[in-house]
Amino acid sequence: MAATIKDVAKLAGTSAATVSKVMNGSYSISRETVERVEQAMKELNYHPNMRARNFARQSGRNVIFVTSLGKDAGFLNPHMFEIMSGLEAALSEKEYALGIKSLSAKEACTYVKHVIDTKLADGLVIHASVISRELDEMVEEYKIPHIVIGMPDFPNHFCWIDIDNCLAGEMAAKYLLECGYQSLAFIGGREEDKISMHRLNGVLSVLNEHDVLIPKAYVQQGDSVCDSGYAMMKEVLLQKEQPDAIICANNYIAYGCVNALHDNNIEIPKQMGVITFDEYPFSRILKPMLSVVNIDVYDMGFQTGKYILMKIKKPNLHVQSYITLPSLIVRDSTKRKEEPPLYLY
Amino acid sequence: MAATIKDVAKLAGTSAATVSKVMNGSYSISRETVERVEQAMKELNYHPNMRARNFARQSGRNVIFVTSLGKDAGFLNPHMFEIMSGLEAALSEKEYALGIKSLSAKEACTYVKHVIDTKLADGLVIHASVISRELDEMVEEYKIPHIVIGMPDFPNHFCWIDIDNCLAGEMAAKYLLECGYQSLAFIGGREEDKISMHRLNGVLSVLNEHDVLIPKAYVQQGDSVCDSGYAMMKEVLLQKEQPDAIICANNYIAYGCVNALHDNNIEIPKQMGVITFDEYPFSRILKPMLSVVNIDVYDMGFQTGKYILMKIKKPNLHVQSYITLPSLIVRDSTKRKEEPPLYLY
DNA sequence: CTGAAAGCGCTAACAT
DNA sequence: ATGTTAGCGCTTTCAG
Repeated sequence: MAATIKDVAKLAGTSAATVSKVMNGSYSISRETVERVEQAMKELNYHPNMRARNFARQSGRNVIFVTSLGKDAGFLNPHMFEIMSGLEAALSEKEYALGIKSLSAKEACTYVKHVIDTKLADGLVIHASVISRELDEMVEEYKIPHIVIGMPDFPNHFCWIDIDNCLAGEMAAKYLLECGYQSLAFIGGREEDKISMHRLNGVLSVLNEHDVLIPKAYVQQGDSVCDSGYAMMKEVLLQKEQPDAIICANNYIAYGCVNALHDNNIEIPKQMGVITFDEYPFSRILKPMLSVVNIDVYDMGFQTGKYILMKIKKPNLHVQSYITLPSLIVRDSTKRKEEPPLYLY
Repeated sequence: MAATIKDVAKLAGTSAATVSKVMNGSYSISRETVERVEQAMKELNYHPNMRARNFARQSGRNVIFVTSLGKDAGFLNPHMFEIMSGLEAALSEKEYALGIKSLSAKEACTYVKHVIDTKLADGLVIHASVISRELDEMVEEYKIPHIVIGMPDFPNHFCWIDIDNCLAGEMAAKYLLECGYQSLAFIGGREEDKISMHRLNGVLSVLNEHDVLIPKAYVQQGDSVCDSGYAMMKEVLLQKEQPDAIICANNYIAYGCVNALHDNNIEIPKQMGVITFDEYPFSRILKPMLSVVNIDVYDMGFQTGKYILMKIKKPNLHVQSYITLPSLIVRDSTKRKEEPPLYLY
């Protein structure tokens, strides 16, 4: 049987309480006893039993990340795991453990309450893919310590954080204008694709601000796949007047877009500038390598970790905000002038 | 304060022990009392405290997945997360929780022991990227319930499971021969790239078996990136005699290979068959879509979950094996004959 | 079929 | 600065 706190106390000629204090770094213990206790621990090869400790402390020092995984999740949604990695790092720093639970939105509601009721974890990080109005009510009613990753698309009480995709759109547009491109087109996802829409909004707001007109046909909407990007780009090229730069809502569309430009012998970046969002999976693989407005999802996860720890400490805290700033990465697809401007955001 | 087992007992007019038995489905409780107890639980909105339960039972019903994450892990290594998803699913089925811990190989050694000493978890799943000889010794000495994902490349006592990449190589080669291709080349990673080497070995064994000769220049080794794939393919094309089919060790190399073939106006699959391994990230995006020998990493994770649960129950169990079979997915890059054979493995 | 009682190993309030 | 004591909430033997 493994040694317990009592064994240590006995060997050190002291009480269990004192041993506990030593372990928890209490100041009111004399130098000597600390040494005696530590010596005893070493001799007995003592290790505190976390299950007992968690029980006594009424805290497990852990948080659970609730999301919807399933087959191919790793391939289809690497961002999720990037977030998870960041989250783990932040929690680890404060010696909190990270648990993972995969669920549907329907199941999530019951599960989240279960976690709190049964003290399975001190707090929850919930991916927006599993939230619902019901969950919102529950979380509100039972004051469940949580952070939602991703802005909910309905009125809610959640604490949530997200990336500012609108700002990312602004940055892309602003940068292209700075490069000297004069007429921009946007090829992106459909109305339901919130991320694409936010990026588009950012783009439009900049164009508006700079009094750059954008013909209807310069805003294309389609699926987020290569073929659709190809088709949308073709459509833009069909217009009488053509833009001199393209903003692609994501990497898949950008891939199709670049193919279409190649097939039409349009030179990037000279005849047409191309920019997209995110690094993944093609931006550095395509020829030319694509300039992007990148989003640091790892950092988003890290920040989330910080926040959930704060929430666990101070349950009243309320956040609803965009926390991670996009950043511009200039590559070869946007160098219009010989010397591209060193515009840093 | 939340209701405890005592409150339930009092309300149900029985003892805590009985309530406990009801919760744990003991057979020796009368129908009546069960109902009374359940009624009381409902009235009091009772939920068992897992921290107390874990403590009393001396088991946490959880396992920790130890691996090395860090920034861009989600993008660079989606397989890891695919495994994780499968693992979570298997554990979840048996109401076990999954924890995640990111560490370097150096830290892993200390950590793994710590987990067991302090009862942080019942078992560990360890990714091969963080194993070491030291860890092997430790795990052996302290009989730590574990499964390593990935075959260690040194003599060891670990319980490990892996994919059979050699078999995958065999399948690729066999299939190409079945298609009617007669001369195969392999472009892959360097000596250090074990996965590539295993695949190559599989290929060679089949060629050997079928008395197909393979010139030295038909086996190229380079980095696992697109450019290298391109260069290796070029090299092969430089030969006097050319193969009529190519096996690419992975998707990145395949991407470069396909580009090289395009640039040389070599038609796939007519003039040159192309096959690679894994679905990710390009196999379905390239033109033509690539035939692949796919590896179900999700399933590997799932199996791992099964095994670690068995190990927790029966610590003596020892596994060292390849558990997940590769499967052939036929697409457009290998249809040499009009009617390709329906060869199923 | 049920209940009393003795833990599980650690923490924390309160004395001293 | 240290020890005493009383839990934390559930499980599990064992006696009835």
